[in-house]
Amino acid sequence: MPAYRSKQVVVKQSAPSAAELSAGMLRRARILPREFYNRNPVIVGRELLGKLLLRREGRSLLAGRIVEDEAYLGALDPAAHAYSGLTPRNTVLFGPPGHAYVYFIYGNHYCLNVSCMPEGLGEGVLLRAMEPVFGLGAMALARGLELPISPSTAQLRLISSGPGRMADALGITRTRDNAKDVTSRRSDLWFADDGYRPERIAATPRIGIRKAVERPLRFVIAGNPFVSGKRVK
DNA sequence: GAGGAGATCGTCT
DNA sequence: GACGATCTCCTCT
Repeated sequence: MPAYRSKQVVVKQSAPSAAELSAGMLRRARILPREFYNRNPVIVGRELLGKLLLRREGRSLLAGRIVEDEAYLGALDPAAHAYSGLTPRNTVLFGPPGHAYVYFIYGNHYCLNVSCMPEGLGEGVLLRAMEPVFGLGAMALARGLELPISPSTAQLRLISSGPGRMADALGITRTRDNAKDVTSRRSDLWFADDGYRPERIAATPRIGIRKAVERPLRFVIAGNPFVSGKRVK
């Protein structure tokens, strides 16, 4: 597999607003190829920030811009699902890069990861938050929010600021999406590059874990209001 | 605004 | 049977 190189794109200093994005613009955004994911999850996690996560629901399109994620380093990382080795649940993490690993947590929520690195290493990136940019009404409805959704940042945060919220908004479930190839043009779930590059990225400790808590493997677009709130327990 | 606790069920031991 | 890469509601300050 060739090494991933970011293609020449027109770099946008500020993200286009939701009102500026059209379905056509989103469909034209370049789908991230498998070699993008065939790298260390620390690099993949940082470079996924600012990219688009898209979902096709019948004829309509849902989309958000990734603002927060976390790297999980397989056998080297006590906090990772793959740390204890291959199990029926985490099989996708040990498979080829660029596939969705979806798991169910706390009896309530699904979380979306994407597998990284060559097969067999169990590494991946957990998607934690996105800024909703297209299909806001449908995503708010999927989250059980009242319509019409207010355009205020405080209201929009309720759609997809948090891994469980994101999965709900996009209708992601283990049955529907686990093991899905997110690099395929035939997939209804994929990541794409529309040229936007975040100005500043920050690395912090990961959230909600008890092991390897000190490692700065959570990546956020610094100052972005759609990053999920950090809960101190 | 901060913090505690319940909800709820798949996965692993 | 215990635990968990979370969210929401409720109470307290």
